[in-house]
Amino acid sequence: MPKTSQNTSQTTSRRTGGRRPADREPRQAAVSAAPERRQELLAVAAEVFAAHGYNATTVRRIADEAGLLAGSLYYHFDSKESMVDEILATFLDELWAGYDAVLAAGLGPRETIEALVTESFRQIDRHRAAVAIYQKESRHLAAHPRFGYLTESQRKFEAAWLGTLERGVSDGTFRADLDTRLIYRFVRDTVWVAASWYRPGGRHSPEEVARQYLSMVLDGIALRE
Amino acid sequence: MPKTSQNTSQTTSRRTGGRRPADREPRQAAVSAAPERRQELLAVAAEVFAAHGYNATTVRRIADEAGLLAGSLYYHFDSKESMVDEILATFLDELWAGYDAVLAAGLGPRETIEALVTESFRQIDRHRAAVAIYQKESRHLAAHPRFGYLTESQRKFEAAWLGTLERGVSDGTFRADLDTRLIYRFVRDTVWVAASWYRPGGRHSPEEVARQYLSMVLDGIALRE
Amino acid sequence: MPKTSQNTSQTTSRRTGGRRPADREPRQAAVSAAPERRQELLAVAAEVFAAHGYNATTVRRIADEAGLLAGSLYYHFDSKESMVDEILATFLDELWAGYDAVLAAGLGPRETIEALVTESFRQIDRHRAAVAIYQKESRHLAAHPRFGYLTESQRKFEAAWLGTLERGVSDGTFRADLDTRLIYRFVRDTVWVAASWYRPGGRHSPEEVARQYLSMVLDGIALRE
Amino acid sequence: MPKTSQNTSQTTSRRTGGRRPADREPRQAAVSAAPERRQELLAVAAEVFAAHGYNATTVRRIADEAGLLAGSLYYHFDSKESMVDEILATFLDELWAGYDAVLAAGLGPRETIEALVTESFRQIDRHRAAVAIYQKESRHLAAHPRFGYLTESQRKFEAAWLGTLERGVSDGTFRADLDTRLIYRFVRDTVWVAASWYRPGGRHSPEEVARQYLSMVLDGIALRE
DNA sequence: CATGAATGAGCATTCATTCAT
DNA sequence: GATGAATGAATGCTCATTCAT
Repeated sequence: MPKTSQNTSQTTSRRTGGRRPADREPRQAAVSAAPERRQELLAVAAEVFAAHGYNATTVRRIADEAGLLAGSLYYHFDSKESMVDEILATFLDELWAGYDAVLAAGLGPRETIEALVTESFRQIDRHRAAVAIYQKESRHLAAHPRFGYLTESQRKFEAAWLGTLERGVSDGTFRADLDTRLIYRFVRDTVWVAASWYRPGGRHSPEEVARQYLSMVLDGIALRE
Repeated sequence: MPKTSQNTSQTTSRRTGGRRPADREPRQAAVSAAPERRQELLAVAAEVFAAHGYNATTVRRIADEAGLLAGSLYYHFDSKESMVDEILATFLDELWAGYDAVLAAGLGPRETIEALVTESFRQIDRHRAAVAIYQKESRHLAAHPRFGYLTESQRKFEAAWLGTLERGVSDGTFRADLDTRLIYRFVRDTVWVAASWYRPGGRHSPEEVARQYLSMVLDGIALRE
Repeated sequence: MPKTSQNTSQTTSRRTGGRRPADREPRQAAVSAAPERRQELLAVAAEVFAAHGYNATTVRRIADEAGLLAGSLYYHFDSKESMVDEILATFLDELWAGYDAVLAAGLGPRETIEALVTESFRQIDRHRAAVAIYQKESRHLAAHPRFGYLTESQRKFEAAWLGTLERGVSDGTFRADLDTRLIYRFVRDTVWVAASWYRPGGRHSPEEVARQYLSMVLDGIALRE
Repeated sequence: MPKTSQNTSQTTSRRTGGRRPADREPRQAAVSAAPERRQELLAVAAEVFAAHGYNATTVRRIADEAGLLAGSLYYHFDSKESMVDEILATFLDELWAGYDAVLAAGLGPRETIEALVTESFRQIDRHRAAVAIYQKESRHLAAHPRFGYLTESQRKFEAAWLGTLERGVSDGTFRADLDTRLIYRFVRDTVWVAASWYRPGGRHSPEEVARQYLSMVLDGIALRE
């Protein structure tokens, strides 16, 4: 789950050079013309994309769900593609804001992993739909140059997690008898697939889910005698 | 990953009443008109479905890859749908043959889990494409009545795993301080998502991957002092 | 290039009964709400229509070029159609003012042709965009009853030119060994297509271009010995 | 009216590297699968394009006129664009086959012009629709890289005609008192616009029209005393 | 068994136009 | 006078499927 620049946190200026925002919306809108509508529509779109998949989601369906006609969506967005784009980019921006804070905190490997997992579940809680989309679609979206930032994020993501795990193996925090890449995939998948069943407002808070997941991941499910 | 009847193991007569096989192909006509061709085509289809997703896969693409024209596929199969159907059904049949054997062996909770996980990785090894398809598409395919057996299999799957886990919690094999459903999801996802990155013939054999996964799942990744 | 009534020269009251002007704008309301703005917008529209064709020109494009939003154009004009209408009508009015003056002057065939050609190049110079639009679009616009005046103008145009040519053939001014209709088309096309490459302010003044064209048309390009 | 390679005369191997033909049609068709249908459809398309303009022509319209459904056209062609492409390219290929033969014949300036004009009217006779399309659409089609060959052809066309004219001015065949570019445009337009009114099988054969046009162009329409 | 050609329903997108503010 | 948001009809194109040969 990558991003282009990790230090900046503005919502749109990174990736593709921030050229899109100038295209349509804020013509001379200094005070801004109504970004809420855009957000509403994106929220609806994200939900539908997550439920049915990007390809299987028709623009009509999104429009229906949002209460307008299909064509009207094109007043707000350039294309169906640019909707997922904005959904994913917004999510990744926020994710990396959190991750970067964690990584900059100078914690030990175990604490870093704990913080990353907790942050991940918080993101799943806030951006469930976006995470689900990311899980299902990022692979083939990444094929388009427009979504290059997905690959970029993936790279950074792997570096952060794998690096922390290796650091932990070196200093004796984590077991050395396992293939580190296997551990990485295990932890990564374990955390993110949760988006497919997690429902915000359910039995457990994201922090609680994180706590139990961490407990399983770190200490296993077998009882120690 | 469920099936309708676990005791029978014939390749096609179970599920949804076994009505489909009568549709087109010459049943299992003694000598038969080349059932290998059918399998070849299904293998190609499975690969393409796995790589691009069911919806995104065009019948033409499958045909291209198989070296014939799109229309010609309809000599062998009723529809695109019936292709996934057969792919998934075949996979689930084999999966449940294995699972049922394990479940019938009367092992303890830990050994049962170990055997199930190992069997799962063997299936991933043999049916990588089918497993990947199952992961990505089963949710929305299950909406059609034709794929009722997917839901059915899911139910059986959950019963088997969750039952074993609960048995293990009761008898002190597994930790009691965790939400059992959370453990279930954790183990389930952990195992099956592997299909998304596992490549047969890679660094580790399925048994080796299973061993390491089991080790992580059971004992965690943290070093015990 | 015809018009309905050649004797009147007011800017809008002829054609299709002059019903449109009453539609929206404050007629020619004494002080009026800035008719210059209207002209500005029409000039922009004409330019865009000429450059990209009527159909291919979107209302948005015109608006962009004029610095307002697409919808805002509808304060000034009823429709895209009424923009071309006004552009073409204005041009034809002026063209016929010139032509009618020439035709009323009682010149001989050769002098009439010379004057018509010169007048035509003057119009191309003044209304380049309108002429280009007329060339490209009049055929299919004429299908709509609203643009009946185009057909009407065509008829008058042919009558004027063909009549003059025939008069010249009769009195020995022009060659008699050629199909008169062929001569007509030759002269007509020759003159008007110039709008597609002529750029006001270029190497030659319209009068100079007219002079050379006339020289070619009347005496040919071959050197006489 | 240009072409990429003037020496070869095969119908499709030049331009865009000849990659398109491999795309769809001749799969393994050695003997060829049915190029007649393709030609029929192209003829219909050309007619409609010529009558209503490329943009204004809907794929539905072409299909209607050809007696099939819009989608079915896509079995034969990649896109609406590739239809015009093929129409124009075929025409230009044939045009240049003729032009090149003329230019290679080593005739004097006057005879060359005569031959080019005659050849042009023959092309107008054979490819009326294509010529009309070329006249109306080449300017904006040439914007797409795919239609680069249009610009290329234009360049060659100008070189051939302008060169011949200049040769004629030098050797005293043509008048020296006129702007050569003006002569060029005059002749060029004069000839090609004829496509907008010429109807094959009409009063005059192409050769007869050519003869009269040449007579006007070379010697003018004024009677010499 | 396979091809070639066609169908028809559906999809993303465009665009002239409307209208409340 | 102009904006922002929406409409609705149309457009180019895709695709699973059919079927005569």
